Amino acid sequence: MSERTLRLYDTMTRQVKPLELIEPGCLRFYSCGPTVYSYAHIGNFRTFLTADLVIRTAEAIGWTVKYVSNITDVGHLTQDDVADAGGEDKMASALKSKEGEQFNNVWELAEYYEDAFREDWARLNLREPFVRPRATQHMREQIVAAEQLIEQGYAYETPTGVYFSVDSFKGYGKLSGNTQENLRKAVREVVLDDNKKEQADFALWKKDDKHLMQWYSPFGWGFPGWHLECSVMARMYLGDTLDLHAGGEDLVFPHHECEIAQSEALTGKPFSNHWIHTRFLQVNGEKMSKRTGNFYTVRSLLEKGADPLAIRYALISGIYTKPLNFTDQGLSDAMGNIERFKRSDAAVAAALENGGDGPDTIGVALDELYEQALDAMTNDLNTSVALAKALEGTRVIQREAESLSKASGESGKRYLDRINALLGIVRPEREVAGPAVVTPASKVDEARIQALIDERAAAKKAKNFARADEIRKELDAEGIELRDSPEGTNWVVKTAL
RNA sequence: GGUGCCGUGCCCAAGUGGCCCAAGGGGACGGUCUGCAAAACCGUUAUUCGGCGGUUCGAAUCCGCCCGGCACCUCCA
Repeated sequence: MSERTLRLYDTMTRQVKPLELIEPGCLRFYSCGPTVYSYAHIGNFRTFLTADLVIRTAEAIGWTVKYVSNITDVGHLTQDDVADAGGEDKMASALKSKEGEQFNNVWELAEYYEDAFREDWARLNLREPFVRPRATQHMREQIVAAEQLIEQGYAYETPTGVYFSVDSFKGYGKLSGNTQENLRKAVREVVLDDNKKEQADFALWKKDDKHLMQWYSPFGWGFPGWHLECSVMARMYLGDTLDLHAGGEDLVFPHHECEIAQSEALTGKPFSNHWIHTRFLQVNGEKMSKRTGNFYTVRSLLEKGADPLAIRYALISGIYTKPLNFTDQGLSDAMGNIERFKRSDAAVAAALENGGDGPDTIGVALDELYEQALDAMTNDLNTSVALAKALEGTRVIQREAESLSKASGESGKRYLDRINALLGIVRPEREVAGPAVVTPASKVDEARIQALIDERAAAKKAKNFARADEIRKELDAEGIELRDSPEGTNWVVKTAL
């Protein structure tokens, strides 16, 4: 298995190619994180899940992963066509919105949404980065980088800020195809800013002594440009050249293009040897937006009764290089599949506890399926095939669920453990701290349900099936489904999904 | 105008030159099991891959044109 490699589509060369590591066996990986001005939505999480699957697959083939994902808490502006002339910071804008009224200042707002983000992250079984740097904690490094770029002739200062001169870096446009030449041909009307030499020049530092978040620099009070943080933090924690850099498809241009320009101008070395970008998530066939009411966050789905693992499953059910359509039906399908993994997990646990001495009848088949799933993942993260193989394994287990030997139970456990490590869909991996989200399940009266179940059991024993069915029907109307088994009656909260 | 992507069964979605008369999930239908229900398991459900032409011994996969959809071109994951 150490012979395996991880093949991924590279945005720069536009082909699928193996990840080549600078340091054998150690993947240096940077993934752009969220701007914490609101709750992250499920589209954000599709991108973060792509990074998570890279990490899991890399670990499964025996690599260690140095993974860094940042928190953007300053400098990301709302409208960049006028940004360099004075667009508003996303954080400041959020503070003024209705949701922002509960916060005393932008710092509190950032902290609140960062905490919420970390909770959602943990609920979806995403691997933790070894460091999650914040832009605001790396001011010094960003200021130094801007100064160095000026010294080296790649940037210049004006009365409004420090700008990177796109013409000074000949590789500009190599990632996105948006070379200066192509940009000049764009028909789009842009607001000209007399403070810059070229329209495409982007800000490394914005001078602004009225800004809600400002720092002192040799250029005066102000704040750093959005692109600079990633260049600086990636270099600081992972070195001059990364093995892999990831993000959403919208980041190809301008964000990553600008990162490349800054970093390579600064170091004279390639910034990243491989680039992956996750295509956008559509919701019910449309672009997700607050306006059309199809804007889903992790917590809004939990409140509707979704299992966080099902959200994860639905978001990784399609391959990251293609747009994925997230639908209510898809989430509901995912709920059913997650149930299958959980039932298999329970069957295996039962076999380990009470299984007989018979031979292991499923180990060979399960090992084969795991290998196929891993192969699929190493082939450009083919999650659709990997999930198909993973599900086949549950069928192998369920087929013999009533009669699994202890030895089979051990094989089953090993299989589910490995599938969970690879795909993260069998069980929650971490306790989630923080305020509980109110779900349908947290609102039911458990004692009353148990009383009705007991009554029904008595009725069944007395062959009073009419009363037993009545109770089933009554609870069903309240959204509670009863499930009889040899061990007794369980219940689950039915969801509206 | 520039750059890139996609169109596979009722729905979601793999497959990108022969192993494909096309995975897997959902749905539907039939069966086993069950007081009922659920779950589980078994079986059936695309001679066909947006349309038309072409290349090839061979095409869902390559090429051309057309139709339809999407993304980016300084808000966005």
